[in-house]
Amino acid sequence: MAELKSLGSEAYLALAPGYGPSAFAYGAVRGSAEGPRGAYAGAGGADFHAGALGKSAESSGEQSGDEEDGFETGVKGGAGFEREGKLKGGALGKKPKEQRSLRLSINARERRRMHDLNDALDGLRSVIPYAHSPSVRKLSKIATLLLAKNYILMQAQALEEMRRLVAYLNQGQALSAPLPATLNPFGQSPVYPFGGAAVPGCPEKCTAFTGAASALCKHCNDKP
DNA sequence: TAGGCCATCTGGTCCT
DNA sequence: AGGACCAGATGGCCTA
Repeated sequence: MAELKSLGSEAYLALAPGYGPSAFAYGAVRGSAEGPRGAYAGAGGADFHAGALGKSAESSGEQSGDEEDGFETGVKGGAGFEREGKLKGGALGKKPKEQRSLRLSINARERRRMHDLNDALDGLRSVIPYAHSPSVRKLSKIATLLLAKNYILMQAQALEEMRRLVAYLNQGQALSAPLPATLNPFGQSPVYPFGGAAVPGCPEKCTAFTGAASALCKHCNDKP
């Protein structure tokens, strides 16, 4: 996680409005004396705490077989029950066994599909950096997606920054050349290693190596 | 108790 | 026709 701090994780942390703070709140430690703790809010935002697997994770895959659908058993989620009232008058309630078993198989398929989706989300959670601690609630689905998106953007920025640093170290090798599209798929704006501030001693220092304004110095680049 | 998140069921639509 | 995908509806669980 050190790299996250060094790179500045604003973009990574900036979840969409409504999901940032709420996602933080959702990261509260359950039953902990530490009190509410932001899932991503700690240590200037670079300290990621994730959650313990909630009941949802456990319920995934615990479901009954295809023949024991919620419609029959009322397992999890009352849609089957509630709709049973509706359906009794028409749809499934009086449907022949054949259509009923068809409905059950469709339900099972949909359940499987959602489980696959959740597995994929778990896989995503496992590769985005946040604390995978049993004491903290896991990321919600929406927070996972937003966090992953920002993480990807941040990695793209880091890549460009590294490239520019390498060019800088090689002194004057295509410092101002734009990234090839293949290396900059996200169209990110330039990243300055000096954090957007003028290089101390700019412009003398900037021109010391290359004899021209440095592409690494925002101050130089901002000049008309 | 309200709100957030989730799993599930369901019907509709599109694709193969 | 069957499967995948989607969105709406519903109820359960958990936390503040």
